[in-house]
Amino acid sequence: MTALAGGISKMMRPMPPQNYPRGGYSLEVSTPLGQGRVNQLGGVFINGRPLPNHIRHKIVEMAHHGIRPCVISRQLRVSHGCVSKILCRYQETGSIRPGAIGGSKPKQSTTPDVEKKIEEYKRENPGMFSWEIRDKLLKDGICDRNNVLSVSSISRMLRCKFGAGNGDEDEDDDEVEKREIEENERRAKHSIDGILGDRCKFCRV
DNA sequence: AGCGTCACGGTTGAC
DNA sequence: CTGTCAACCGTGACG
Repeated sequence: MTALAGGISKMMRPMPPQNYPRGGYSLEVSTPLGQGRVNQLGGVFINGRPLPNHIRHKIVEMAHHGIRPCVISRQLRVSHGCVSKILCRYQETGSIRPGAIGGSKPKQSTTPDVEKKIEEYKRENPGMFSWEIRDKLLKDGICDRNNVLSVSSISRMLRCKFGAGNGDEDEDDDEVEKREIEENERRAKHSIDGILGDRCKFCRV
């Protein structure tokens, strides 16, 4: 399902006659960042950014109490499509967290095989430079010219693997989430949380 | 009326 | 350091 929602094939719709008002489809709300928007339900959101954690929590919590998605949507002022998506994902993964945004997949050459080889090189010769590793990958036929890792990728990998202390491995999911919430709070001043807070201060409807 | 789905404009972050 | 690009975001509209 996620696969579908994720959009393997975002096929052309039969008849989408420009539903979107170009250049901003919802009211803009003035914030220190100028990013906040107001949706049809009057809720504030930041286009392109995930809803704040506490809203997500609230959604699953309410659903847990048997409150219907449409009610949740209205009450939290979040579009029902979003409520549906979050609930759906929660059911599937058990997590309320948004997916990893941004970044790009490691190049296809970053296979476990290549990774192992690099580790091996480095173990055999800790003083080896990234460009030397790159050369050796080519020479040993691990990669070819088309898919060989860039020097900076290699050095990044080395930094991750050998550089910064490699202590804690499996972190408790709870722990991760807790830390995330903390971070969220710290960020709140510059995020939708802050905006929402601001908004509440000014217009308590 | 409620819900699933998806195009859209947007942001992010590894490369 | 900067640009590119593919991942994800929530909204809004359709069915």
